[in-house]
Amino acid sequence: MNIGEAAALSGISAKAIRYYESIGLIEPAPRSDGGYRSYGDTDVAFLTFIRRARGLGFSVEDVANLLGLYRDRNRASADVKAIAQAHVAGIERKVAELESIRRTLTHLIENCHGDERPDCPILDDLAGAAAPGD
Amino acid sequence: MNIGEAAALSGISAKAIRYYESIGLIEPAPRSDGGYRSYGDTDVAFLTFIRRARGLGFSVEDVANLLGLYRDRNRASADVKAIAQAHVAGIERKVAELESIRRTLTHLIENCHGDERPDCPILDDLAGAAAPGD
DNA sequence: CCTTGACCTTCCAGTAACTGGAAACATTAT
DNA sequence: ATAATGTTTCCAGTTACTGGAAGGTCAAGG
Repeated sequence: MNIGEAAALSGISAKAIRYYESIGLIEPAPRSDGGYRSYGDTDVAFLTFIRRARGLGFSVEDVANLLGLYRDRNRASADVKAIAQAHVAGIERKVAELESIRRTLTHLIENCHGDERPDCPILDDLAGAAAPGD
Repeated sequence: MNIGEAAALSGISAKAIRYYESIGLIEPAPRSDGGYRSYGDTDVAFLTFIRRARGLGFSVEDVANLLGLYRDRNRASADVKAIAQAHVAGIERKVAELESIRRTLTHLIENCHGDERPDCPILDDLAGAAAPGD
């Protein structure tokens, strides 16, 4: 099949597939007489794997490692688990930071009367006025 | 003062200050005879404002709006509040998505024995094996 | 046979928000 | 005078692609 069909089946855009090929994440596809890339079911399976892993927030570099482990019939599940655990730890860090930011902003918003008056604790805080936790 | 001192006082790198000038977030600084940018306390205050707003996760575009409102003595606090609220909503969306991803991955990790055996539900799931919620 | 349209090719640019580095000039200290 | 530090501009690179231009390929229809 051509790249368009592989894209539709895998859920990855044709552009992205070419990009993945260009950075070496996937093998260069064989070409037809006219120069079209041609794909089989196995390729679609790999692409789907990539889409799912990306959907779980793994970086392309992580995906490259996961793909390597996926291909390796002798790999240890511990290796995969380690990558996944590191990823979860990263997610938890991000969530904690976002929550902290959200708390700060929510607090500021609650104290901003939000009308036509110019007084605004949000701007005051950003400008460096004495604020809790400053 | 020169850019280095302004950077140290504001907590924004000299590189970033030049960048902010280049994209028009801040006014071009006046230059000394030798061509060095020169800054005053007010400039440092603006830079500090920018650093704090960025630290709260506001995009540079948001910061441009906030700066405009900060400069505008007649602005309504409602405008600022709206920007902050939209930002909080964005943060909440991100957190929800990250939490969802974390739950999925944690579940997969729990079912991966993580030893030398190759069997690994994480890879199985990515490869499209029947999985809860697939 | 020719054209139309859909699909494919490569390559260049742009995205967000900077950071790093090179080459050259300015300033300060010794 | 010279060395060290600070500053200047400009180009490249980062992440993970997307959009678009210019042009080749393929299948169907007239």
